[in-house]
Amino acid sequence: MDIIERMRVFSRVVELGSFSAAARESRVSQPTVSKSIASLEKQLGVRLLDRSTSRVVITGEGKRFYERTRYILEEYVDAVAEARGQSLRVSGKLRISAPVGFGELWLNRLCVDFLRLYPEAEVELLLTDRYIDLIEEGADIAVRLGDYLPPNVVARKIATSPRVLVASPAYLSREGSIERPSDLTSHRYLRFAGLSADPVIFLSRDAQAVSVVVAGNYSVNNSLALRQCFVDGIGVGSAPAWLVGDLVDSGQLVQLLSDWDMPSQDVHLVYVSRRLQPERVKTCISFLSEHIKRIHGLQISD
Amino acid sequence: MDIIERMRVFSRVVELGSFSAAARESRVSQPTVSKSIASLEKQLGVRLLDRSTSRVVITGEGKRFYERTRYILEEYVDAVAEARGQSLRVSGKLRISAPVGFGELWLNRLCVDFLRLYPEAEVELLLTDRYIDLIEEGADIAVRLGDYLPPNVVARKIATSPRVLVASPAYLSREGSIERPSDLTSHRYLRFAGLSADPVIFLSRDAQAVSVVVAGNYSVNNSLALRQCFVDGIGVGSAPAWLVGDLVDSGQLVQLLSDWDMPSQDVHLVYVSRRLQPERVKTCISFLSEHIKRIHGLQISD
DNA sequence: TATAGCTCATGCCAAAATGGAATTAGCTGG
DNA sequence: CCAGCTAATTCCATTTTGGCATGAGCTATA
Repeated sequence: MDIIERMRVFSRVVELGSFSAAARESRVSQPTVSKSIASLEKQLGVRLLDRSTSRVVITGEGKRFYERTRYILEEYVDAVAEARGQSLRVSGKLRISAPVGFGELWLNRLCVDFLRLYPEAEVELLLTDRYIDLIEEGADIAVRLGDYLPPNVVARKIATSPRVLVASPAYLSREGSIERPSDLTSHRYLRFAGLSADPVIFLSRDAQAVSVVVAGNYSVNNSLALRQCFVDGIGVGSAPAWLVGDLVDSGQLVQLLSDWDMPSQDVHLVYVSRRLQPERVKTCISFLSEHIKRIHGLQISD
Repeated sequence: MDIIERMRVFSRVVELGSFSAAARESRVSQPTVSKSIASLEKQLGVRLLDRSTSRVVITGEGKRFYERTRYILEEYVDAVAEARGQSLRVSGKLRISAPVGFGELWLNRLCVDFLRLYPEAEVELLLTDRYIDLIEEGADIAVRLGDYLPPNVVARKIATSPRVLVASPAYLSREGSIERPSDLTSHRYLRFAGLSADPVIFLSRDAQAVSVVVAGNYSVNNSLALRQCFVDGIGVGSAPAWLVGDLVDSGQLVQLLSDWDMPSQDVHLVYVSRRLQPERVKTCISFLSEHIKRIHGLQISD
């Protein structure tokens, strides 16, 4: 068995946690798998898997080697596909990471559009608001909102989303309208949970800048839930235009203090720079950066 | 022969331009090489090399496959080395690209220092002022000065170099001293060739900003040559502090209008983001970013 | 606690592949 | 036009490969 083949089998063993399962899947006998792993270990001089007849546990070295192995296999598949002239067809798996709310509201449908355009592709959309996950987790592309960008990756700014103050018409007629920044202090201010707990918002107009201390007793770490709260007239609050822009347009929400600006939020496409980016990743990056610009409420950047 | 082995042989054939040379080098017979290539081509369904008995020419597909092949082989070597526990020793080749002048004056000795620290490493320092070359050429790390950064790579700002106006004492006593920005207009202004041909320089002091039109009949696209011109009293001019800072300190040059500032130049370390950066690249990046900060005339950033 | 059912390792053997020597065939430059 | 390269091909001994049968060990269940 080829080294490449052995590495493939090894990675399947790691993923399935079993020699025989990997053997069945790869349509070889179990002893063959056994010998493959043994030969890999012999070549490396390191034990990759601790196996105690009925349990397979990966060792530290094994885990590390598995990471690299997966990467090499991907590269190899790409190289072969390209040489065969199959890479023009955008095929293969594509892992995209994005914030939950942005994903639910926009990226989800964009991915579907992408797949309609490139049916041979395979997309795995991973929605999470965690900050640590970034590209190291194995994603090919990530959408990031705001300033805190992961280090050691390429970040391409593709748009800016203004932040707007909104409330529902019902809420306003019930609780009173908001004409000046200082009016905000006496309202119930809804916020996204988990970010700065600082109850201060900043507004600017021309050379004028004010900060207002706001108060509220509800926050939620889910954008769509926050959006729903605004619609339901629970309170007033700020949100990026991509989250509430359509509601303002349809009249379900009212934009407040529209002559004032709030700090806006940048939209970045983040990805690993590879010398030889697979075709599907290149295509997807340009597709997304093109289409995200068209999202309602975003201002085109560049 | 292994696929990995076949790929290695293929890459050697490409590099040496000959089946038999690659065979000799790899200590296998020429027919073996012949068969390896044939089998690769059969597997890929593509002709990689056009061979007419006494000449080997690489095809377009072959070239592309060679690129990927080299990359995969590197990854493979790294993976094996790491599994063997040899990657802690920072070994393997490291290609570093930098502007000519900066390289001659600083990076060269930094690389030597790096090698003293990690004798198993192998460094290839590529000095060029071309703008196109970037990382795609196969460099692992590049030093970039100024704002124009290549796209699709990680750029880490590690320092800022103030730009200073200088001239030699001899020049000044001969041609007259410079007390105000406007004095510059009547002097011979030396400049780096190839950049903006615009004969205007910008100076600022507190909230004050002035632009001065300067004149001169000599420019050179080599930093060290420019540096020498200043020392030789050929004229006055501006240069980043890393280029002339030591000369100002030693009194060979005089800094002019030191209460005015010029637009400074950022120093970036540029590299490809890889999910699994080889140890030597990681180590070198942190070594360089640490030591470049110490270069005379640079201001620490971050 | 005994046993059934799973796990992975090993020895053996037939079949397949590999790789080298010798040879053939084809350019190329003096 | 021939000497001296080049790569392709054929053939064969050798090695490698991978499956089968088997053995040994863990685990869960009755």
